[in-house]
Amino acid sequence: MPATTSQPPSGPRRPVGIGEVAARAGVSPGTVSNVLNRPERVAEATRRRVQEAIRELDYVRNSSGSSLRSGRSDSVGLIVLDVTNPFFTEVARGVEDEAVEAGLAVILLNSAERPDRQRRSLRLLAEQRAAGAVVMPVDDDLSDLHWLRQRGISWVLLDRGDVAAQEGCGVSVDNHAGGLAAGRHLISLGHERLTFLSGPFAIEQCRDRLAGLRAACAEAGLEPDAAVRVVERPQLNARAGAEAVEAVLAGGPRRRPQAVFCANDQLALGLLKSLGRRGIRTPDDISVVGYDDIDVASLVHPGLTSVAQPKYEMGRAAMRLLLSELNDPGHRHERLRFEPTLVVRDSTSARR
Amino acid sequence: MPATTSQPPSGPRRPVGIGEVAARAGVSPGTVSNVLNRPERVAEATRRRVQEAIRELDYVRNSSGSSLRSGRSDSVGLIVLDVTNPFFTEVARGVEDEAVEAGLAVILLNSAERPDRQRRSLRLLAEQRAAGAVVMPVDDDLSDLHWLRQRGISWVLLDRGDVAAQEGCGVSVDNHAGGLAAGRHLISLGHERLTFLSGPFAIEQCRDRLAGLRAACAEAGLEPDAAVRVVERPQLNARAGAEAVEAVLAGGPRRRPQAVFCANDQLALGLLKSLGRRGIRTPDDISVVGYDDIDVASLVHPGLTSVAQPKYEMGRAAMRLLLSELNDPGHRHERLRFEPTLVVRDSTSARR
DNA sequence: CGCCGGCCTTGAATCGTTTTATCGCGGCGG
DNA sequence: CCGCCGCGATAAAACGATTCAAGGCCGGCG
Repeated sequence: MPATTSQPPSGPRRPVGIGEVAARAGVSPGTVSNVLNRPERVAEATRRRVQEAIRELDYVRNSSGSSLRSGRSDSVGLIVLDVTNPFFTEVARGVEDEAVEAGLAVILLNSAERPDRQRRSLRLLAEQRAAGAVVMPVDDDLSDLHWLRQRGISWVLLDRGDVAAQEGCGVSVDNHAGGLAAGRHLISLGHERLTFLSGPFAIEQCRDRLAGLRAACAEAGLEPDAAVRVVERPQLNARAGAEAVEAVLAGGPRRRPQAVFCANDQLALGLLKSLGRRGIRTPDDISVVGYDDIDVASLVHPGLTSVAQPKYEMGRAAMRLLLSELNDPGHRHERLRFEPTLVVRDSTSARR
Repeated sequence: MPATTSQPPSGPRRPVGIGEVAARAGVSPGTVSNVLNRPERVAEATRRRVQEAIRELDYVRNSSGSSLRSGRSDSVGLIVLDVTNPFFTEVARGVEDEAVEAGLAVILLNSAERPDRQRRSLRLLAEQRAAGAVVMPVDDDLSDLHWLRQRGISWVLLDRGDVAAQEGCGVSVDNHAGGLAAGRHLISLGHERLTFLSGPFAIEQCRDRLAGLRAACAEAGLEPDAAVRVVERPQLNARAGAEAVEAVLAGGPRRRPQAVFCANDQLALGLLKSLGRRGIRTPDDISVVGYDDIDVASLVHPGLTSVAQPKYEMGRAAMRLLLSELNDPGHRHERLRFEPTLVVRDSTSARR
C-alpha cells in the first residue's frame, strides 16, 4: 500500500519487479527474494536496506512468477453449495478466518448445487494449482475430487459423512443424532402423528435426519412407519417449504400431523408462512422444528425450534484439517464429527 | 476432467505441460498454445490432433505460466462487506453469473466491514494481477482503490453513489427515493410521529434514506425535524435492531412513534422481535418498514414491508460495467443508478 | 518458370520469481 | 602461515506458458 496516503491519480505505473528493488538496494535479485521468503537468512543491515527499497518503490510481489517457480500457491479454494444460504456463509466465515490467520487466501466458489459448476470450480483450482480446497460436494460422486487429488491438490470434505477416511479428511455433524433429538423433543411433548418435510433424498443429510426421527419413535414404542409420514421436496429453500403445505396437510384435519420436522430451517420458515396464511397456528395447531438454527430462526415469530450445528466452528475445523494436511508431513486423514444441539423456542409446544 | 469416469486412486501424477502435449501431437509448443488461445489460426486437422492429445494426457493449463507471460489474468475480485448478509450474497450471485458467462473466475473476498481486511483483499488482487474488481467499499476512503487502479487493475464500485464518474464506474440505488417512498407510504397511512432506525451515519446509504424520509415529511406539510426522530446504531444487523427497542420506545407510550423506518431489514427484524417480546403488536401498535427486501422479509410474521433493491441485477450490471472497461477500448466511466420499489406487506397499517 | 502472397507452423525470447551451486571473505584451529 | 569452515551474497538456471519474427509450403498470377 502507498506510503503516502493519497496521491492524485497519475498515469498507470510501470510495474516494478524484484530486479528493480535489487538494483535500488544494491543487492542481487536472489537476495531480495530471500528477504521476502526467508528473512532470517539475510544479514540485518541488508535486510533493512531491501525493505526500505521495497517501500520506496511500492513493490508488490507478482504471485504468478512466484508460484510458477516454486510450484506452491498460497490460495485455497472453498466450494459451497449456495452462497445465499446462511448456513453455508456462516461456515465460510469460519474457513476464511482460519485461513487468514495462516496467511492463505480463500477463493470462494459457488457450485449452486449444480454438478457442472462444481466441476468448473474444481478445474479452476487445478489450473491455479491451488494449495488445497474445502469442498461441500454437490452429490455422492467424488470422482472429480479424486481427479483433483491426483494432481496433488488435497481437500477436506465438509458436511458429508460418508467418505472413508483413507480418501481424505472430512468434517460432519451427526445428523442421526440431530433427528433423534428433534424426535425425542416432539414425542416428549405428546405428539404421535409426525411428518418429516424432507429435501431430496439424494442428499445424505436428509436421509440421516429422517432415520434419527424414526429411531426416536422406535425408542418411544411408536411404530416408525405408522407414526412418521414423509413429504419430499426437490429443494431445500423457503419456496419449497411454502409449497409443501398442501402435501403436509393432506388427508384433512383428522389426519393432519401434530408436528412437522423439517430438513432445514428454510423449509420450515416457508412452511410456517403458508400455515399462517391458512389460519393454522403454530405451535397451537401444529408444532414445527427446523434444522441448522440459522440466524433468522430466532427472529421470526414464533421463534423457530431448531437443531443447531456449530457452523462457524465446522468451517474453522475443516480449514485446520486442511492446514495439517498441507504442512504436517506425518498427516493422516481424519474424520471430525460434531454433535448437534436442539434449541427449543416457541414453534413447538405440548399437544393440546 | 478425466475422460474415463472414475479411476482408482493411483499415485500422484507428474504434471503434464504444454510441451508434452506438443510432442504427443507432433507439433511445437507454440501451436498448442494457439489451439488453446486462438484456435481459428490453426488448421482444422492440426487442431484436432492437438485436442486429442490434450484429452489423452488430461492436460490442465497452468495459469501461473500463462498469466506470467501474457500479463493478463482471467480472474476478477469481488469484495463484499459481509458474506453472511443476504443482500450481499444476492448481489454476489449476480456478479458471479455474469462473470461465468464471460469465462472469468470470481475470487470472492470478505472485508467483514473492516478497513484492514479490505486492504488485505486489495493487496491480494494486486499480487494476483487480477483483471479487475467489483468492490463494495468499507468507507469513504478510496485511496487504496486508487492505488489499485494505478497498478492497472480497474474496478467498479457497488452500492456507493458518491464517486465522481471520472474515477471509475459505479452501480448504486437511489436511496433518497427509497426513503421517500417509505415515508410517503407511512404518511399516507396517517402516521405523523416517525422514527428512523439508522445504522452508522458514516454509511452514506443511511444518511440518504433518512433524507428521503424527511423529504416525504416536508412534502406532506410536516416539519421534518419535529416529525422524525432518529436512533443511530453502530451496526446494521439483527442484534443491533433488537437492542434498539428501548431507544425507539423512549419517552413512554404517549411519545411512542407510530411508525419506524429501519435502515435495513436486519435491523427491522431485530426490532420486530423485541417489540413482540414486549407485547407491542405490529402493525396494530407500531408500523415497521425495512430496507433491502431480503428473502426472509416475506417469511416472517407479520410480513415485513420493505424497500426492495434489484440485488441480483445490480450484481450483474456491475460485472457488465467491469467487462466493458476491460474489453472495450473506448470505454468511458459510467454511473448506473437503479430505482428502489416499495413492497407493502403486513407490518404497516393505517393509524388506529 | 519465377515470384508473390497467404496460410500454418516453428523456434526462441520472454515474463518475474525461486532455487541451487558457487564464491569471497574473515576468523579460527592446527 | 595454511587450510577449512561458515556466513552472506551472487549468478544463472529453472518454472510453463505466450508471443513474434521468421520460414516453409502451396497455389496463382504475370
